[in-house]
Amino acid sequence: MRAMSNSAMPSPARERRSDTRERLEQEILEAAKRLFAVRGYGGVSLDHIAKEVGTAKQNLLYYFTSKEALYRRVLHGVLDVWLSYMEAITHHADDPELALRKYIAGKLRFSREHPHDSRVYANEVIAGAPLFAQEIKDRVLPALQADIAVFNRWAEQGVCRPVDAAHLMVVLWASTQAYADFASQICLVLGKPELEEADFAAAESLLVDMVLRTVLKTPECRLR
Amino acid sequence: MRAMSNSAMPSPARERRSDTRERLEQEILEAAKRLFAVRGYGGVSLDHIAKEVGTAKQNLLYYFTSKEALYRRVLHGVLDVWLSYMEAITHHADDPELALRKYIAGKLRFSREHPHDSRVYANEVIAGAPLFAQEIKDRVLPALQADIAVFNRWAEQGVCRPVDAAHLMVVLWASTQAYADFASQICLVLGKPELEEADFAAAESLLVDMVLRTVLKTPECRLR
DNA sequence: AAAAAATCTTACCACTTGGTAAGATTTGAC
DNA sequence: GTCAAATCTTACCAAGTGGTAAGATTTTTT
Repeated sequence: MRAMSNSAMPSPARERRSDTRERLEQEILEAAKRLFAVRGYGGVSLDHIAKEVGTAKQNLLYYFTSKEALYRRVLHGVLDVWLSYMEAITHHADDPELALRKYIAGKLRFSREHPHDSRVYANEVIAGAPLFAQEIKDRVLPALQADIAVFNRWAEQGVCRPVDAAHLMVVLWASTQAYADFASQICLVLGKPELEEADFAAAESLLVDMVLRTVLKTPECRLR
Repeated sequence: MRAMSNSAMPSPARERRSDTRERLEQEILEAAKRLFAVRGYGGVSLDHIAKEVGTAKQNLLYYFTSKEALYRRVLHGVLDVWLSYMEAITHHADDPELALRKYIAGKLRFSREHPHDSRVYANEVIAGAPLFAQEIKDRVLPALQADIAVFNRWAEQGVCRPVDAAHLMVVLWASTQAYADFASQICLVLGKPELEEADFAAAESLLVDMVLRTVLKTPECRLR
Protein backbone atom coordinates (compact mmCIF):
# COMPACT_ATOMS: atom_id res chain seq x y z
CA MET A 1 0.00 0.00 0.00
CA ARG A 2 2.88 2.37 -0.49
CA ALA A 3 1.07 3.73 -3.56
CA MET A 4 -0.40 6.49 -1.44
CA SER A 5 2.96 8.09 -0.92
CA ASN A 6 4.05 7.55 -4.49
CA SER A 7 4.51 10.78 -6.30
CA ALA A 8 3.15 9.36 -9.52
CA MET A 9 -0.35 9.96 -8.24
CA PRO A 10 -0.72 13.63 -7.32
CA SER A 11 -2.78 14.28 -4.25
CA PRO A 12 -5.86 16.30 -5.16
CA ALA A 13 -5.14 18.75 -2.36
CA ARG A 14 -1.67 19.80 -3.50
CA GLU A 15 -1.27 20.28 -7.21
CA ARG A 16 1.73 19.16 -9.16
CA ARG A 17 4.48 21.66 -9.76
CA SER A 18 3.94 21.83 -13.47
CA ASP A 19 0.28 22.65 -12.78
CA THR A 20 1.27 25.41 -10.39
CA ARG A 21 3.57 26.85 -12.97
CA GLU A 22 0.92 26.85 -15.64
CA ARG A 23 -1.65 28.37 -13.32
CA LEU A 24 0.66 31.13 -12.16
CA GLU A 25 1.69 31.84 -15.71
CA GLN A 26 -1.97 32.19 -16.61
CA GLU A 27 -2.57 34.46 -13.62
CA ILE A 28 0.27 36.69 -14.70
CA LEU A 29 -1.02 36.82 -18.25
CA GLU A 30 -4.51 37.64 -17.03
CA ALA A 31 -3.36 40.41 -14.73
CA ALA A 32 -1.08 41.82 -17.39
CA LYS A 33 -3.92 41.78 -19.88
CA ARG A 34 -6.25 43.64 -17.53
CA LEU A 35 -3.66 46.31 -16.85
CA PHE A 36 -2.43 46.68 -20.42
CA ALA A 37 -6.07 47.01 -21.49
CA VAL A 38 -6.64 50.05 -19.31
CA ARG A 39 -3.31 51.87 -19.26
CA GLY A 40 -1.55 50.66 -22.38
CA TYR A 41 1.91 49.14 -22.69
CA GLY A 42 3.83 52.18 -21.50
CA GLY A 43 1.45 52.89 -18.64
CA VAL A 44 2.02 49.58 -16.89
CA SER A 45 5.12 48.54 -14.99
CA LEU A 46 6.24 45.06 -14.13
CA ASP A 47 5.82 46.02 -10.48
CA HIS A 48 2.14 46.77 -11.06
CA ILE A 49 1.55 43.40 -12.62
CA ALA A 50 3.56 41.58 -9.98
CA LYS A 51 1.67 43.18 -7.12
CA GLU A 52 -1.64 42.44 -8.81
CA VAL A 53 -0.63 38.79 -8.92
CA GLY A 54 0.87 38.81 -5.45
CA THR A 55 4.46 38.07 -6.29
CA ALA A 56 7.68 39.95 -6.97
CA LYS A 57 8.69 41.62 -10.18
CA GLN A 58 11.77 39.44 -10.44
CA ASN A 59 9.54 36.43 -10.47
CA LEU A 60 7.73 37.70 -13.54
CA LEU A 61 11.10 37.96 -15.22
CA TYR A 62 11.69 34.34 -14.35
CA TYR A 63 8.57 33.34 -16.25
CA PHE A 64 8.85 35.89 -19.04
CA THR A 65 12.19 37.03 -20.29
CA SER A 66 11.23 40.70 -20.58
CA LYS A 67 8.32 43.10 -20.40
CA GLU A 68 8.04 43.05 -24.15
CA ALA A 69 8.03 39.26 -24.21
CA LEU A 70 5.20 39.25 -21.67
CA TYR A 71 3.29 41.78 -23.72
CA ARG A 72 3.77 39.72 -26.85
CA ARG A 73 2.37 36.67 -25.10
CA VAL A 74 -0.63 38.71 -24.02
CA LEU A 75 -1.15 39.90 -27.58
CA HIS A 76 -0.88 36.38 -28.88
CA GLY A 77 -3.51 35.17 -26.46
CA VAL A 78 -5.78 38.07 -27.33
CA LEU A 79 -5.56 37.19 -30.98
CA ASP A 80 -6.43 33.56 -30.22
CA VAL A 81 -9.63 34.64 -28.54
CA TRP A 82 -10.41 37.25 -31.16
CA LEU A 83 -10.11 34.78 -34.01
CA SER A 84 -12.15 32.14 -32.25
CA TYR A 85 -15.19 34.42 -32.39
CA MET A 86 -14.74 35.27 -36.04
CA GLU A 87 -15.52 32.24 -38.09
CA ALA A 88 -19.21 32.69 -38.80
CA ILE A 89 -19.05 33.92 -42.37
CA THR A 90 -16.91 31.23 -43.90
CA HIS A 91 -18.78 28.60 -41.88
CA HIS A 92 -22.11 29.61 -43.37
CA ALA A 93 -20.98 30.51 -46.85
CA ASP A 94 -24.24 29.25 -48.30
CA ASP A 95 -26.56 31.51 -46.33
CA PRO A 96 -25.74 35.23 -46.26
CA GLU A 97 -28.39 36.18 -43.77
CA LEU A 98 -27.46 33.49 -41.28
CA ALA A 99 -23.76 34.18 -41.75
CA LEU A 100 -24.13 37.87 -41.05
CA ARG A 101 -26.43 37.35 -38.10
CA LYS A 102 -24.01 34.90 -36.54
CA TYR A 103 -21.03 37.08 -37.30
CA ILE A 104 -22.52 40.13 -35.61
CA ALA A 105 -23.74 38.11 -32.67
CA GLY A 106 -20.33 36.51 -32.27
CA LYS A 107 -18.38 39.73 -32.38
CA LEU A 108 -20.73 41.35 -29.90
CA ARG A 109 -20.39 38.34 -27.64
CA PHE A 110 -16.63 38.77 -27.82
CA SER A 111 -16.99 42.39 -26.73
CA ARG A 112 -19.23 41.36 -23.87
CA GLU A 113 -17.22 38.38 -22.69
CA HIS A 114 -13.70 39.62 -23.36
CA PRO A 115 -13.62 43.40 -23.04
CA HIS A 116 -10.02 43.38 -21.85
CA ASP A 117 -8.85 41.46 -24.89
CA SER A 118 -10.70 43.86 -27.09
CA ARG A 119 -9.06 46.86 -25.46
CA VAL A 120 -5.56 45.42 -25.63
CA TYR A 121 -6.12 44.81 -29.30
CA ALA A 122 -7.45 48.34 -29.77
CA ASN A 123 -4.55 49.93 -27.93
CA GLU A 124 -2.08 48.07 -30.05
CA VAL A 125 -3.78 49.00 -33.30
CA ILE A 126 -4.08 52.66 -32.27
CA ALA A 127 -0.36 52.67 -31.57
CA GLY A 128 0.15 51.54 -35.17
CA ALA A 129 0.58 47.86 -34.33
CA PRO A 130 4.34 48.15 -33.81
CA LEU A 131 4.62 44.61 -32.43
CA PHE A 132 1.47 43.18 -33.87
CA ALA A 133 1.65 43.91 -37.56
CA GLN A 134 3.23 40.62 -38.56
CA GLU A 135 0.84 38.52 -36.55
CA ILE A 136 -2.12 40.43 -37.94
CA LYS A 137 -0.81 39.84 -41.43
CA ASP A 138 -0.33 36.16 -40.76
CA ARG A 139 -3.49 35.34 -38.86
CA VAL A 140 -6.14 38.04 -39.21
CA LEU A 141 -5.72 39.00 -42.82
CA PRO A 142 -6.33 35.53 -44.27
CA ALA A 143 -9.51 35.22 -42.26
CA LEU A 144 -10.71 38.63 -43.33
CA GLN A 145 -9.87 38.03 -46.95
CA ALA A 146 -11.72 34.76 -46.89
CA ASP A 147 -14.76 36.64 -45.59
CA ILE A 148 -14.42 39.26 -48.28
CA ALA A 149 -14.13 36.56 -50.92
CA VAL A 150 -17.37 35.01 -49.70
CA PHE A 151 -19.10 38.37 -50.01
CA ASN A 152 -17.88 38.83 -53.53
CA ARG A 153 -19.07 35.37 -54.46
CA TRP A 154 -22.49 36.17 -53.06
CA ALA A 155 -22.58 39.30 -55.15
CA GLU A 156 -21.50 37.43 -58.29
CA GLN A 157 -24.15 34.79 -57.77
CA GLY A 158 -26.74 37.50 -57.36
CA VAL A 159 -27.64 36.46 -53.84
CA CYS A 160 -26.47 39.79 -52.47
CA ARG A 161 -26.25 43.39 -53.50
CA PRO A 162 -22.70 44.27 -54.52
CA VAL A 163 -21.32 46.05 -51.47
CA ASP A 164 -17.79 47.06 -50.69
CA ALA A 165 -17.01 44.07 -48.52
CA ALA A 166 -13.79 45.43 -47.03
CA HIS A 167 -15.43 48.57 -45.77
CA LEU A 168 -18.43 46.63 -44.56
CA MET A 169 -16.08 44.52 -42.46
CA VAL A 170 -14.58 47.71 -41.05
CA VAL A 171 -18.01 48.98 -40.04
CA LEU A 172 -18.89 45.69 -38.41
CA TRP A 173 -15.56 45.41 -36.69
CA ALA A 174 -15.63 48.96 -35.39
CA SER A 175 -19.26 48.95 -34.30
CA THR A 176 -19.11 45.72 -32.39
CA GLN A 177 -15.74 46.40 -30.84
CA ALA A 178 -16.99 49.80 -29.64
CA TYR A 179 -19.19 48.06 -27.09
CA ALA A 180 -16.03 46.89 -25.37
CA ASP A 181 -13.50 49.63 -26.06
CA PHE A 182 -15.76 52.63 -25.69
CA ALA A 183 -18.07 51.16 -23.07
CA SER A 184 -17.37 53.96 -20.65
CA GLN A 185 -18.74 56.53 -23.04
CA ILE A 186 -21.66 54.42 -24.22
CA CYS A 187 -22.62 54.08 -20.58
CA LEU A 188 -22.63 57.85 -20.24
CA VAL A 189 -24.87 58.19 -23.27
CA LEU A 190 -27.25 55.50 -22.05
CA GLY A 191 -27.16 56.92 -18.55
CA LYS A 192 -26.27 53.72 -16.76
CA PRO A 193 -23.24 52.57 -14.77
CA GLU A 194 -22.47 49.60 -17.01
CA LEU A 195 -23.69 47.86 -20.13
CA GLU A 196 -26.25 45.12 -19.65
CA GLU A 197 -27.43 42.19 -21.69
CA ALA A 198 -30.30 44.28 -23.03
CA ASP A 199 -27.94 46.89 -24.42
CA PHE A 200 -26.01 44.28 -26.34
CA ALA A 201 -29.30 42.86 -27.61
CA ALA A 202 -30.37 46.31 -28.81
CA ALA A 203 -27.03 46.83 -30.50
CA GLU A 204 -27.28 43.44 -32.19
CA SER A 205 -30.78 44.11 -33.38
CA LEU A 206 -29.87 47.47 -34.88
CA LEU A 207 -26.69 46.21 -36.51
CA VAL A 208 -28.36 43.17 -38.02
CA ASP A 209 -31.12 45.41 -39.29
CA MET A 210 -28.67 47.83 -40.86
CA VAL A 211 -26.51 45.19 -42.47
CA LEU A 212 -29.30 43.06 -43.86
CA ARG A 213 -31.06 46.08 -45.30
CA THR A 214 -27.82 47.01 -46.99
CA VAL A 215 -26.71 43.62 -48.17
CA LEU A 216 -29.80 41.60 -49.00
CA LYS A 217 -31.60 42.14 -52.26
CA THR A 218 -35.07 41.73 -50.80
CA PRO A 219 -34.84 42.78 -47.19
CA GLU A 220 -38.50 43.77 -47.05
CA CYS A 221 -39.59 40.18 -46.99
CA ARG A 222 -37.68 39.54 -43.82
CA LEU A 223 -37.61 42.85 -41.99
CA ARG A 224 -40.71 44.65 -40.92
CA MET B 1 8.60 110.50 -35.35
CA ARG B 2 9.52 108.57 -32.27
CA ALA B 3 6.66 106.23 -33.06
CA MET B 4 9.03 103.90 -34.89
CA SER B 5 10.86 102.94 -31.77
CA ASN B 6 7.73 102.74 -29.70
CA SER B 7 6.96 99.25 -28.58
CA ALA B 8 3.29 99.66 -29.35
CA MET B 9 4.05 98.81 -32.93
CA PRO B 10 5.80 95.43 -33.14
CA SER B 11 8.25 95.01 -35.93
CA PRO B 12 7.02 92.34 -38.34
CA ALA B 13 10.41 90.60 -38.31
CA ARG B 14 10.59 89.91 -34.59
CA GLU B 15 7.35 88.83 -33.05
CA ARG B 16 6.13 90.13 -29.75
CA ARG B 17 6.83 88.09 -26.67
CA SER B 18 3.20 87.23 -26.06
CA ASP B 19 3.06 85.87 -29.61
CA THR B 20 6.14 83.78 -29.04
CA ARG B 21 4.65 82.39 -25.91
CA GLU B 22 1.41 81.47 -27.58
CA ARG B 23 3.18 79.88 -30.52
CA LEU B 24 5.48 77.82 -28.32
CA GLU B 25 2.55 76.78 -26.16
CA GLN B 26 0.75 75.61 -29.28
CA GLU B 27 3.84 73.76 -30.46
CA ILE B 28 4.07 71.98 -27.14
CA LEU B 29 0.40 71.05 -27.22
CA GLU B 30 0.73 69.75 -30.77
CA ALA B 31 3.76 67.63 -30.01
CA ALA B 32 2.18 66.33 -26.84
CA LYS B 33 -0.97 65.42 -28.74
CA ARG B 34 0.96 63.52 -31.40
CA LEU B 35 2.86 61.54 -28.79
CA PHE B 36 -0.09 60.88 -26.48
CA ALA B 37 -2.05 59.71 -29.51
CA VAL B 38 0.43 56.98 -30.30
CA ARG B 39 1.79 55.88 -26.92
CA GLY B 40 -0.89 56.93 -24.46
CA TYR B 41 -0.51 59.03 -21.36
CA GLY B 42 1.74 56.63 -19.48
CA GLY B 43 3.90 55.90 -22.48
CA VAL B 44 5.07 59.47 -22.99
CA SER B 45 7.53 61.36 -20.82
CA LEU B 46 7.97 65.10 -20.53
CA ASP B 47 11.45 64.61 -21.91
CA HIS B 48 10.03 63.07 -25.09
CA ILE B 49 7.73 66.01 -25.62
CA ALA B 50 10.40 68.56 -24.82
CA LYS B 51 12.89 67.05 -27.25
CA GLU B 52 10.22 66.89 -29.95
CA VAL B 53 9.67 70.61 -29.48
CA GLY B 54 13.37 71.39 -29.15
CA THR B 55 13.43 72.71 -25.62
CA ALA B 56 14.08 71.42 -22.13
CA LYS B 57 11.68 69.49 -19.95
CA GLN B 58 11.85 72.19 -17.29
CA ASN B 59 10.59 74.66 -19.80
CA LEU B 60 7.48 72.61 -20.35
CA LEU B 61 6.89 72.77 -16.63
CA TYR B 62 7.16 76.52 -16.86
CA TYR B 63 4.29 76.60 -19.33
CA PHE B 64 2.25 73.78 -17.84
CA THR B 65 2.24 73.13 -14.14
CA SER B 66 2.43 69.35 -14.44
CA LYS B 67 2.27 66.47 -16.89
CA GLU B 68 -1.34 65.91 -16.00
CA ALA B 69 -2.17 69.58 -16.52
CA LEU B 70 -0.58 69.41 -19.96
CA TYR B 71 -2.54 66.27 -20.78
CA ARG B 72 -5.76 67.92 -19.63
CA ARG B 73 -5.10 70.86 -21.92
CA VAL B 74 -4.54 68.45 -24.80
CA LEU B 75 -7.80 66.67 -24.01
CA HIS B 76 -9.64 69.96 -23.85
CA GLY B 77 -8.33 70.97 -27.26
CA VAL B 78 -9.21 67.59 -28.70
CA LEU B 79 -12.75 67.96 -27.51
CA ASP B 80 -13.00 71.41 -29.08
CA VAL B 81 -12.10 70.00 -32.45
CA TRP B 82 -14.28 66.93 -31.99
CA LEU B 83 -17.35 68.98 -31.20
CA SER B 84 -16.77 71.42 -34.02
CA TYR B 85 -17.30 68.59 -36.52
CA MET B 86 -20.43 67.30 -34.87
CA GLU B 87 -23.20 69.79 -35.39
CA ALA B 88 -24.78 68.56 -38.57
CA ILE B 89 -27.85 66.89 -37.17
CA THR B 90 -29.24 69.70 -35.06
CA HIS B 91 -28.36 72.17 -37.82
CA HIS B 92 -30.48 70.33 -40.37
CA ALA B 93 -33.28 69.19 -38.10
CA ASP B 94 -35.80 69.55 -40.92
CA ASP B 95 -34.14 67.19 -43.37
CA PRO B 96 -33.14 63.74 -42.09
CA GLU B 97 -31.34 62.67 -45.23
CA LEU B 98 -29.27 65.83 -45.48
CA ALA B 99 -28.54 65.82 -41.76
CA LEU B 100 -27.27 62.25 -41.81
CA ARG B 101 -25.22 62.75 -44.95
CA LYS B 102 -23.56 65.82 -43.49
CA TYR B 103 -23.03 64.16 -40.14
CA ILE B 104 -21.27 61.16 -41.63
CA ALA B 105 -19.23 63.32 -43.96
CA GLY B 106 -18.23 65.58 -41.09
CA LYS B 107 -17.15 62.83 -38.77
CA LEU B 108 -15.16 61.13 -41.52
CA ARG B 109 -13.53 64.45 -42.32
CA PHE B 110 -12.57 64.72 -38.67
CA SER B 111 -10.94 61.31 -38.83
CA ARG B 112 -9.07 62.29 -41.96
CA GLU B 113 -7.97 65.75 -40.87
CA HIS B 114 -7.39 65.12 -37.17
CA PRO B 115 -6.35 61.52 -36.65
CA HIS B 116 -4.21 62.41 -33.63
CA ASP B 117 -7.12 64.06 -31.87
CA SER B 118 -9.23 61.06 -32.59
CA ARG B 119 -6.66 58.70 -31.12
CA VAL B 120 -6.12 60.76 -27.99
CA TYR B 121 -9.85 60.71 -27.47
CA ALA B 122 -9.99 56.97 -28.07
CA ASN B 123 -7.14 56.25 -25.69
CA GLU B 124 -8.80 58.22 -22.96
CA VAL B 125 -12.16 56.52 -23.44
CA ILE B 126 -10.58 53.07 -23.53
CA ALA B 127 -8.88 53.89 -20.23
CA GLY B 128 -12.33 54.55 -18.79
CA ALA B 129 -12.14 58.34 -19.19
CA PRO B 130 -10.53 58.86 -15.78
CA LEU B 131 -9.84 62.55 -16.43
CA PHE B 132 -12.36 63.12 -19.14
CA ALA B 133 -15.65 61.91 -17.73
CA GLN B 134 -16.79 65.26 -16.43
CA GLU B 135 -15.97 67.11 -19.59
CA ILE B 136 -17.73 64.50 -21.67
CA LYS B 137 -20.76 64.83 -19.45
CA ASP B 138 -20.72 68.59 -19.73
CA ARG B 139 -19.95 69.04 -23.40
CA VAL B 140 -20.50 65.85 -25.41
CA LEU B 141 -23.60 64.48 -23.77
CA PRO B 142 -25.81 67.52 -24.39
CA ALA B 143 -24.86 67.51 -28.05
CA LEU B 144 -25.54 63.79 -28.37
CA GLN B 145 -28.84 64.02 -26.56
CA ALA B 146 -29.92 66.85 -28.80
CA ASP B 147 -29.17 64.62 -31.77
CA ILE B 148 -31.12 61.76 -30.26
CA ALA B 149 -34.04 64.05 -29.57
CA VAL B 150 -34.09 65.11 -33.20
CA PHE B 151 -34.20 61.46 -34.26
CA ASN B 152 -37.09 60.76 -31.95
CA ARG B 153 -38.98 63.73 -33.27
CA TRP B 154 -38.47 62.49 -36.82
CA ALA B 155 -39.84 59.13 -35.80
CA GLU B 156 -42.86 60.70 -34.11
CA GLN B 157 -43.62 62.83 -37.12
CA GLY B 158 -43.43 59.76 -39.29
CA VAL B 159 -40.56 61.11 -41.38
CA CYS B 160 -38.30 58.29 -40.23
CA ARG B 161 -38.51 54.70 -39.21
CA PRO B 162 -38.32 54.39 -35.43
CA VAL B 163 -34.71 53.38 -34.81
CA ASP B 164 -32.80 53.19 -31.57
CA ALA B 165 -31.13 56.56 -31.92
CA ALA B 166 -28.58 56.09 -29.15
CA HIS B 167 -27.23 52.89 -30.65
CA LEU B 168 -27.30 54.36 -34.11
CA MET B 169 -25.10 57.16 -32.84
CA VAL B 170 -22.72 54.57 -31.42
CA VAL B 171 -22.48 52.82 -34.77
CA LEU B 172 -21.82 56.08 -36.58
CA TRP B 173 -19.33 57.24 -34.00
CA ALA B 174 -17.43 53.96 -33.96
CA SER B 175 -17.42 53.42 -37.71
CA THR B 176 -16.21 56.87 -38.61
CA GLN B 177 -13.67 57.07 -35.81
CA ALA B 178 -12.25 53.72 -36.88
CA TYR B 179 -10.80 55.33 -39.99
CA ALA B 180 -8.51 57.33 -37.71
CA ASP B 181 -7.94 55.06 -34.73
CA PHE B 182 -7.63 51.77 -36.55
CA ALA B 183 -6.10 53.11 -39.73
CA SER B 184 -3.08 50.88 -39.42
CA GLN B 185 -5.22 47.76 -39.61
CA ILE B 186 -7.54 49.09 -42.29
CA CYS B 187 -4.45 49.74 -44.37
CA LEU B 188 -3.40 46.15 -43.94
CA VAL B 189 -6.82 44.95 -45.07
CA LEU B 190 -6.85 47.27 -48.06
CA GLY B 191 -3.25 46.40 -48.84
CA LYS B 192 -1.93 49.94 -49.03
CA PRO B 193 0.54 51.93 -46.93
CA GLU B 194 -1.92 54.64 -45.95
CA LEU B 195 -5.53 55.64 -46.39
CA GLU B 196 -6.33 57.87 -49.32
CA GLU B 197 -9.12 60.21 -50.23
CA ALA B 198 -10.78 57.44 -52.21
CA ASP B 199 -10.93 55.15 -49.20
CA PHE B 200 -12.71 57.78 -47.18
CA ALA B 201 -15.08 58.34 -50.07
CA ALA B 202 -15.84 54.62 -50.23
CA ALA B 203 -16.43 54.52 -46.49
CA GLU B 204 -18.72 57.50 -46.68
CA SER B 205 -20.67 56.03 -49.52
CA LEU B 206 -21.19 52.72 -47.73
CA LEU B 207 -22.08 54.32 -44.41
CA VAL B 208 -24.57 56.73 -45.97
CA ASP B 209 -26.08 53.85 -47.85
CA MET B 210 -26.42 51.73 -44.71
CA VAL B 211 -27.84 54.48 -42.57
CA LEU B 212 -30.33 55.82 -45.08
CA ARG B 213 -31.61 52.34 -45.86
CA THR B 214 -32.12 51.81 -42.16
CA VAL B 215 -33.56 55.16 -41.22
CA LEU B 216 -35.60 56.41 -44.18
CA LYS B 217 -39.04 55.05 -44.80
CA THR B 218 -38.70 54.97 -48.57
CA PRO B 219 -35.02 54.54 -49.31
CA GLU B 220 -35.75 52.84 -52.65
CA CYS B 221 -36.71 56.14 -54.22
CA ARG B 222 -33.32 57.58 -53.50
CA LEU B 223 -30.95 54.62 -53.53
CA ARG B 224 -30.49 52.41 -56.49
C1' DA C 1 19.32 103.62 -18.64
C1' DA C 2 17.12 101.20 -14.85
C1' DA C 3 13.79 98.37 -12.85
C1' DA C 4 10.57 94.80 -13.39
C1' DA C 5 8.71 91.05 -15.39
C1' DA C 6 8.89 87.07 -18.28
C1' DT C 7 11.52 83.34 -19.99
C1' DC C 8 15.01 79.90 -20.18
C1' DT C 9 18.95 77.06 -18.12
C1' DT C 10 21.56 74.50 -14.78
C1' DA C 11 21.70 71.74 -11.01
C1' DC C 12 19.37 68.84 -8.26
C1' DC C 13 16.16 65.37 -5.94
C1' DA C 14 13.70 61.27 -4.48
C1' DC C 15 11.48 57.70 -6.78
C1' DT C 16 10.46 54.29 -10.26
C1' DT C 17 11.84 51.88 -14.34
C1' DG C 18 13.36 47.29 -16.69
C1' DG C 19 16.80 44.12 -15.97
C1' DT C 20 20.86 41.18 -13.77
C1' DA C 21 23.40 38.23 -10.41
C1' DA C 22 23.49 35.23 -6.97
C1' DG C 23 21.94 32.99 -3.09
C1' DA C 24 18.00 30.56 -0.55
C1' DT C 25 14.25 27.51 -0.67
C1' DT C 26 11.18 24.17 -2.40
C1' DT C 27 10.13 20.31 -5.20
C1' DG C 28 10.59 16.01 -7.74
C1' DA C 29 13.24 11.81 -9.26
C1' DC C 30 15.94 8.09 -7.72
C1' DG D 1 17.53 10.37 2.29
C1' DT D 2 20.20 12.53 -1.66
C1' DC D 3 20.89 15.21 -5.39
C1' DA D 4 19.58 18.10 -9.08
C1' DA D 5 16.38 20.92 -11.04
C1' DA D 6 12.88 24.30 -10.60
C1' DT D 7 11.29 28.21 -8.19
C1' DC D 8 11.41 32.24 -5.41
C1' DT D 9 13.90 36.06 -2.79
C1' DT D 10 17.29 39.51 -1.78
C1' DA D 11 20.38 42.75 -3.25
C1' DC D 12 21.71 45.50 -6.77
C1' DC D 13 22.20 48.69 -10.94
C1' DA D 14 22.17 52.33 -14.46
C1' DA D 15 18.85 54.97 -16.69
C1' DG D 16 14.79 57.53 -16.70
C1' DT D 17 10.72 59.60 -14.16
C1' DG D 18 8.04 63.99 -12.64
C1' DG D 19 9.06 67.86 -10.16
C1' DT D 20 11.62 71.84 -7.42
C1' DA D 21 14.89 75.68 -6.55
C1' DA D 22 17.53 79.15 -7.93
C1' DG D 23 20.27 81.61 -10.91
C1' DA D 24 21.03 83.59 -15.75
C1' DT D 25 19.20 85.79 -19.65
C1' DT D 26 16.12 88.27 -22.37
C1' DT D 27 12.33 91.39 -23.13
C1' DT D 28 9.19 94.97 -21.81
C1' DT D 29 7.95 98.92 -19.23
C1' DT D 30 9.07 103.12 -17.07
